[in-house]
Amino acid sequence: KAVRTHEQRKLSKANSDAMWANIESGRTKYLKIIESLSEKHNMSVDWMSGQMYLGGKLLKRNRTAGVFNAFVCRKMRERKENGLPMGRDALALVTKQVSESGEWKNFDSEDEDDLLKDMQDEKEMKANIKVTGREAGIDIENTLARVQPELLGLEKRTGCNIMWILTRGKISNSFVPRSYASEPLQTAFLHLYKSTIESVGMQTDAYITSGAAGVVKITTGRSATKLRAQIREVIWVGMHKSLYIFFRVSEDSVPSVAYNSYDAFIVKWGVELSGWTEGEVRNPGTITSSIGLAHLHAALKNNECYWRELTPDEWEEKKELFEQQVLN
DNA sequence: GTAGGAACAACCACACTTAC
DNA sequence: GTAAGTGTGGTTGTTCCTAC
Repeated sequence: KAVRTHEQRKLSKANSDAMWANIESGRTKYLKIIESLSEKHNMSVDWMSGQMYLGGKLLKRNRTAGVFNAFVCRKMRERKENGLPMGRDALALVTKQVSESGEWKNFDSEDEDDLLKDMQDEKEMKANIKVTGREAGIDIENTLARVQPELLGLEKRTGCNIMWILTRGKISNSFVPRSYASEPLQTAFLHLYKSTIESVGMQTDAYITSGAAGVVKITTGRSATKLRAQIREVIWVGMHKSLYIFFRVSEDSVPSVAYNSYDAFIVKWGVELSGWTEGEVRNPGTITSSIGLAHLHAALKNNECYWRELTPDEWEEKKELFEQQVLN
C-alpha cells in the first residue's frame, strides 16, 4: 500500500486547515448578514435565519411539474389576460374543463417542453421567497422519510434500540409532533413510566410550546380582541366586587383599572391581582400572543387569577417599596 | 392611557391529475 | 394510496391606529 510522504501529508493538512478557515470566515459573514437584516427589518434573528437558510429559489421541491399542471397554468393566465372572472372558483372550473377536453394529452414533445418552460419561468418570476409552516412541514416529512429507513436498518444490523421525539418549537408551528420507538423500548416505557412514547411526545410538545398542560389553541373568531375584552371585563368586575367587599367603595367611586400605574394603584387601594400569568400586570391590549391571552383568560375564569386584599403588613411593605421607587 | 376596530399577513380550501 | 401542485379569495391571527 502506498504511503503518503511527509510533504504530501503536510500539504493535505494545510489545504484542510485553509478550507475550514474559509468556512468559518463564510459563517461569520453569513451570521453578520442575518444579524443586520433582522435588525434592519425589526425581525428576530431566529426568524431571519429560517428565511436565509430555508427560503428563496433554493427551496427544495421534490416533485416535477406535469404537463397537466402546466396546461392549467397557461389556461389560467389566458383567462386573466382575457379579463374573465378569476375568483376562487376559477381554478376548479379550469381544471375541470382541461380534464374533460383531454386537450393536454395531445401535445407533441416540443409543445410540452414549451408549456413546462412557461410554467417554470413564471415560477422563477414569483419565486417563493418566504418560508412558511407548509415548507417546514414538508422539510420534516422528507427528512424523516430518508432517516427512518436508515434507523430501522441500524436496528436490524446491530440489534440496538432507538427512539426519537420531534416536537414543535412554538405553538404557531403548523407541523405536528411525532415520535418513534422500537418495540422493546415501547414495552419498557409502558412498564417503567406507565406511558407510551407518543403520549410523552405530545406532553413534551405541549410543555415546550405553551409552558403548561391543557392549553388549547384558539381557532375561532377574532379571538384576540374578544379575549382582551373578556379579560378586561372579568378584571373590572372582580376589582369592583373586591373594593366593595373590602372597603365598601360605591359603584360611583370605583376607579378605572390603572394598568400602567399598577404599583400606585396597589398602594392606593390595598388590593392586588394574584395569579397573573403573563409576567408583570399590564394592559391586556399589550399582550400580543394569543396563547398568552388564552393563559390569562383561563386563569381568570378558573379563579387562579383574582383580586385579593393585602394584609396590613403587606400593604405597608408595598407602600415603602413604592416610595423608594418614586425617590429613585 | 384605554378600548376596540382596521389593516395587514399567513394559511387553507377548492377540483383534478399524476409523481412518488 | 397519498400528497404535491396549479391560483384566488375567505378565514384566522397579529399588529397598528384612532377615538374617547
